Amino acid sequence: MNTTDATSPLLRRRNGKLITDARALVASYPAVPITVDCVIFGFEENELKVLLIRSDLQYFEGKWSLLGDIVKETEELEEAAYRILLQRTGMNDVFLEQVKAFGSPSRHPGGRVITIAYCSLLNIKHHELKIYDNELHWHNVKNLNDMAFDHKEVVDESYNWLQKRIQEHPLAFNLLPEKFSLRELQNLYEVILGVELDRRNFRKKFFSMDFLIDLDQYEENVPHRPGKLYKFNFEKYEKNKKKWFAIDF
Amino acid sequence: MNTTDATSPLLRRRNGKLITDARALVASYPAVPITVDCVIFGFEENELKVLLIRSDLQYFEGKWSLLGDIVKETEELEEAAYRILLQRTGMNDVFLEQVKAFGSPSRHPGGRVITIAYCSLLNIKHHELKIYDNELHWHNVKNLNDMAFDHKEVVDESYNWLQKRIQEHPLAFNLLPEKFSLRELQNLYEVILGVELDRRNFRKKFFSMDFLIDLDQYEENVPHRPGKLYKFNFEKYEKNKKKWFAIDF
DNA sequence: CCAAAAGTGTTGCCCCTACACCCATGT
DNA sequence: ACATGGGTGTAGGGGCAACACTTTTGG
Repeated sequence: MNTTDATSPLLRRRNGKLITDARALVASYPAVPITVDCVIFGFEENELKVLLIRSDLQYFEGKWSLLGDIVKETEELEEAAYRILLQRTGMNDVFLEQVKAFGSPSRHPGGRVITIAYCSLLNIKHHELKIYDNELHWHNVKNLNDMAFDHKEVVDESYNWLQKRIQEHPLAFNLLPEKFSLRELQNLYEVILGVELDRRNFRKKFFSMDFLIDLDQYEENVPHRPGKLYKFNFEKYEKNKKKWFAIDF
Repeated sequence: MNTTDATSPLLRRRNGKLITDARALVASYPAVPITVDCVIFGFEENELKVLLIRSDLQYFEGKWSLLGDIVKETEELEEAAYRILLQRTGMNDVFLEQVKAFGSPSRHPGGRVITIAYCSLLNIKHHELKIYDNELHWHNVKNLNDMAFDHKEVVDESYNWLQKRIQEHPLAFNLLPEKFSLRELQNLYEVILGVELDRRNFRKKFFSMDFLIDLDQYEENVPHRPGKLYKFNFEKYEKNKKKWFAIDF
């Protein structure tokens, strides 16, 4: 089978000739608007929440949308994501990582727009929202439907991504206050993973990892015996990161 | 998106106006050419290899480049990746998965081009290359340098991605012939992960997973006792996929 | 004193690791 | 016969799961 396709500039051999005018080549390419969408997760009242606004588009009237924006011409993708976070939450020191690119030709009613989804984790309490335009607020991840664009799919993939990542890396601490009780930590894992965990085993697990700093402080204003407060030792973790290996499927 | 008005009252709808002309909105956005780059891995002579061509650009004269192409206007991203694979290898039934988007404004000398990297795994022997334009051939992953664009970074990230994935999912079988010996399987894991594994434990591990079908056939033309041949039971694996859970970092 | 959640140990099991010898084939 | 890799079993240890009672605080 001859699969040569003379119309593909990058695949076609130029009879031994190299392309000298790279700028003209790129200018000849079809171009598409690129956005970044932020899936901003928070944890509050024992629920995993995601930050959404009402869509601006009449086409999606009443539907919820992720926070996103066009990537500026001279901007790194990640830079664009940080910009969106800063504009909406006033924060620039939050966890952020790329999840996936979504590029279905029909995902935007105004024509093709490709978006790169970023996942961000932050502590709702410590980051009061600055701007409430378009009914910006937190939604329980479990109760999402009727979202604009393909944003339901984006959230679902980001949630799957998160479930996997928090088992391999200490991301979960980004969702908690600096000082937290073991109960809060366990609730977080239980809610995100959708499982129930044994309290004693959970404690043993985390204490044996030895990345929790005992603050010798206790919860206050709780209607029961107060729990001890801890913080996560990021420095120690960074030094001792294990290179894990285990074939398991 | 106007996000500068920090004094907005709670839950205010932005001027109450919805955008009616989505097409005009999208047309007003800056646009960027989008490519897909395929990191095609193969396994041969006990080496993990990646399929590369010489760059067409004079700017990168002599440097090696991934196989990539512009995403066509009505094409899914994944569809573009499959098209590239088909053009170059004649194959359309290969493993393919998105790895990451790369969008640094300066990654292409001709102006901004954003690329989505896809990772593909195939068996070199069973897929003879059809087109050798631009010196298309297989390179040992260990000996890459001086690649065009940011392709070294793309390959590195894809390789990290692969190392992680083959420990969680049976991807490795895509790199082997349908019938393989346990030694070949072990070599593959050892090379990709860069570790040495105990032969007995490796066998126990895979036999206990019970996803290998014993073909009652043996290697031929080997200068030693021939090993048994197996194939992977994809159907059984799909049915029994485990939902793994283990906090571990 | 009651409610509610904190805190704490032990046991069994399974899986992983480490390790050495004989077997089948080609030359 | 020899060289080469194929094939096999066992013992010990570590980590995970299962499991119940006492303690501390607030109301």
